[in-house]
Amino acid sequence: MPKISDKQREGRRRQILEAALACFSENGFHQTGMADIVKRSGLSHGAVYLYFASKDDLIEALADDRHRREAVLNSVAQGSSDPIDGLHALVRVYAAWLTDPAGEARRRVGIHGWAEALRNRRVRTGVVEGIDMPRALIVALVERAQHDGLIRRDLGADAIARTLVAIFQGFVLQKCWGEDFDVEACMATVGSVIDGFRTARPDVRRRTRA
Amino acid sequence: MPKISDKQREGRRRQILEAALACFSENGFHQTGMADIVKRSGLSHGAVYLYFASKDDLIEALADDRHRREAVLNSVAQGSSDPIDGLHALVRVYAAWLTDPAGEARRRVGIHGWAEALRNRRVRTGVVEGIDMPRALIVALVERAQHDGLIRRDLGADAIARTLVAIFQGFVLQKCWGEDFDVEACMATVGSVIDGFRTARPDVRRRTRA
Amino acid sequence: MPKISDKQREGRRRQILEAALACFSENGFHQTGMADIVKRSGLSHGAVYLYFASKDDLIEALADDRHRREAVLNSVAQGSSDPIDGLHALVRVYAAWLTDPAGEARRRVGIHGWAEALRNRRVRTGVVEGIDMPRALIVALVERAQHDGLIRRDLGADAIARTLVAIFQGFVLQKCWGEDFDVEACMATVGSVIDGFRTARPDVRRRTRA
Amino acid sequence: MPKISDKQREGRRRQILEAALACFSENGFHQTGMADIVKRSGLSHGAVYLYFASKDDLIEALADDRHRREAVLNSVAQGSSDPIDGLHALVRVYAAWLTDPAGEARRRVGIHGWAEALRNRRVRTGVVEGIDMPRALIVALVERAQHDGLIRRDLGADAIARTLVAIFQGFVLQKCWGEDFDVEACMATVGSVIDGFRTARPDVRRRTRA
DNA sequence: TATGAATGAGACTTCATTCAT
DNA sequence: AATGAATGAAGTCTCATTCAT
Repeated sequence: MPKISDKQREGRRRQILEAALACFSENGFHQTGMADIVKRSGLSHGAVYLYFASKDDLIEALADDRHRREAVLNSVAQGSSDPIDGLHALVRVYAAWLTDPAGEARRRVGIHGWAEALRNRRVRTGVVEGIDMPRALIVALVERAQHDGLIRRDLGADAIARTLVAIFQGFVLQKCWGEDFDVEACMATVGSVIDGFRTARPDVRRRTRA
Repeated sequence: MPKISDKQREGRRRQILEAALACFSENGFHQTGMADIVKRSGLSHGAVYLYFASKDDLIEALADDRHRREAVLNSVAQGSSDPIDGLHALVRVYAAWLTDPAGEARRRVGIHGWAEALRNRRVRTGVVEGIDMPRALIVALVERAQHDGLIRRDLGADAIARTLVAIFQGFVLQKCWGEDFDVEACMATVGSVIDGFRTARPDVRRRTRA
Repeated sequence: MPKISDKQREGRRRQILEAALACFSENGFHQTGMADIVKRSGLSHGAVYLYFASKDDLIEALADDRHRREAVLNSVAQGSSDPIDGLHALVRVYAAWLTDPAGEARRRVGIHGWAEALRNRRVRTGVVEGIDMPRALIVALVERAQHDGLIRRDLGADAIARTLVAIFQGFVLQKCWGEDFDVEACMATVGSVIDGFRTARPDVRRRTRA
Repeated sequence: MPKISDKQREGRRRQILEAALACFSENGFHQTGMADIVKRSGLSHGAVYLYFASKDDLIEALADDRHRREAVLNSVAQGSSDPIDGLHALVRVYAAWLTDPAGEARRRVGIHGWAEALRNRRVRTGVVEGIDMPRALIVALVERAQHDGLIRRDLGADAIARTLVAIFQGFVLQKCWGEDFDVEACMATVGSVIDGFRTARPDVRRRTRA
């Protein structure tokens, strides 16, 4: 087989990454053997190592999948002019991601990545960067809102951002463990949390998330 | 075979658990070898297996971290009569737990446990139960507050509880990864979130977090 | 099995080293698998790694077996007062070592070590040190002889030593390859080489190798 | 499939052999991968296998180093009429070969071949034949010298030949390992060794090494 | 009770060789 | 003739657990 096209190469990579994603999602990084991934990918041991230098390489490639996050944020970047609407939009986007059944494996692998981030610097960097992205977006929105007098100024924009991010992290955990996580209700609560950050004005309540 | 006293027995157990906690905290469950724990505990392989049937046994004993729940709940059991004060008290207790440097290892192991919970039913049960306890407490407080007209009735008590729990889960993650997690500011935000759940009344702002 | 005695420990080590010696002798370092050594030693994989950290460790332990050399030299250290007799004694000792059928494996492994020394610094150090020992002895003898006027002063003592050492290295090679290496005849020649280094005196011939 | 000329074919072969020589010289036969050779040769895996059936084929082609023998023998073929002069000439030729920096890789690969000869019959045959050639030449010279009364008759011609060959084998080893091998001094010693084989005559000293 | 040497299945990875293109 | 992606057996090494002492 002579030189493969970039497209084919990328296809193989994806094939392996998908197999790894499925395996890691089910058993975690360290309880998954390369043999599992090899079998699931339908390729041979050697072929897998042709595309990824090591199991760690595979872990890092998956733990830090920036792609998803970028996609998510891009869909919000074109957001509404009102910063608070922007926050609500962000919540909707994440809610959709949280609900998507196809993303279950990714969410589970994400959690494994959170643990792995504690002892693997490369993974941690990826994870933290992945979280800094939405955090920065939220900070920007909040600061704009504060500047416009829409959000209380006695709360740090960064703390608000971290809190919102934390909520989603916790939701991912609860959703992945539990069978009875009511996404709808929780999202309504998050909307209310956002509105709770507003400055106290008579017209506040009118805006409460549709 | 001189039988040892229950007290000694319990001491040995703790000795092993502490060693395991330290190891797991540093390297995760599956990257820690029994040999590491044995060495750190100062005992022998045989001795460790005398107290714990297997490595999984050890993992389960630690992942399901009864300590935190009990400490937290005990501290709040003496709760104030006002349910919203109760919520704020809960936040303070968690904030203290989150800040305690001695609890760092426990927090880290907790995160590893969250990942492990995805594939180990026993661990998951422990983790979920550990979370259901404060959640139930919050639900009770919120329902009482809603009954008293202090908290909006259009939000589910369970969703509120899950949201508050999620916030703390996310904070644990962010604190354990990051060097620049500002606990104070974030706690202020959580207080504000709780107040945001209040019914809209002119006197709301007065109550904001002690 | 509680703590093993030093004697037993040493026995196990020897057991493994002997198995390794046999395997390496037959197939060389890199064509011998740990499985071969494990099987031949009668122990388990794990047990072998309990005594040697790695295959390289094993290679180094064998490639540089200083013991043998020391033993050889000790038997000559108590040598005759006449330095030239000392050289002849050395030749006899090496001749005996070269002939000893029990040493065949060692000689073969030695040759593998010579090749390995080209790319493994640790092995090289061991090999070179092992050769420096007899070389230094020869240099000492030759210098004494030169001082006493028994050996020509126009030849470097070091060059003479290297030449004699080289002869033995070459003999080991030829003996291990060939089926028709006549040790006796070659040793007689070496004796004559030594005598050839003498100063030209009428009585020279009388001394020729007992 | 455009057939290529024999010239091109031979060029390719040499290209591969040179790459292999460099690799083997650095890392030995078994620590060198085909991939190393392929990369160094600038060709592809397939191409290499078009010229050599296997890695062993390559090893055999190099271990059995015909070059040296031929070069050496050709240089001496024009030998002087005096057999002892012939021996000295031989020494000079080998000394030159030993000193030639361009031959370093060949010498190193030669040593690897000596080890390989212990377990690979084909390689052994090549190596032994390679040594038998100069040995036979020396035997012929010595026998002629003995017949002419120039060399002592109590020493076997074959033993003398083996001894001289051994010296050079040892020198190759010592040179390849060491940084401080004094070729000049050692060669002087070899010359003296040859002269030491002479029959005892008053004029011996006059002849010492041209 | 306690020890720690021993086990052996299984982990990750490499690499000589092939063959579709 | 030439390519290089793919194969898969085999390599080295680890580690949870056991059991003779």
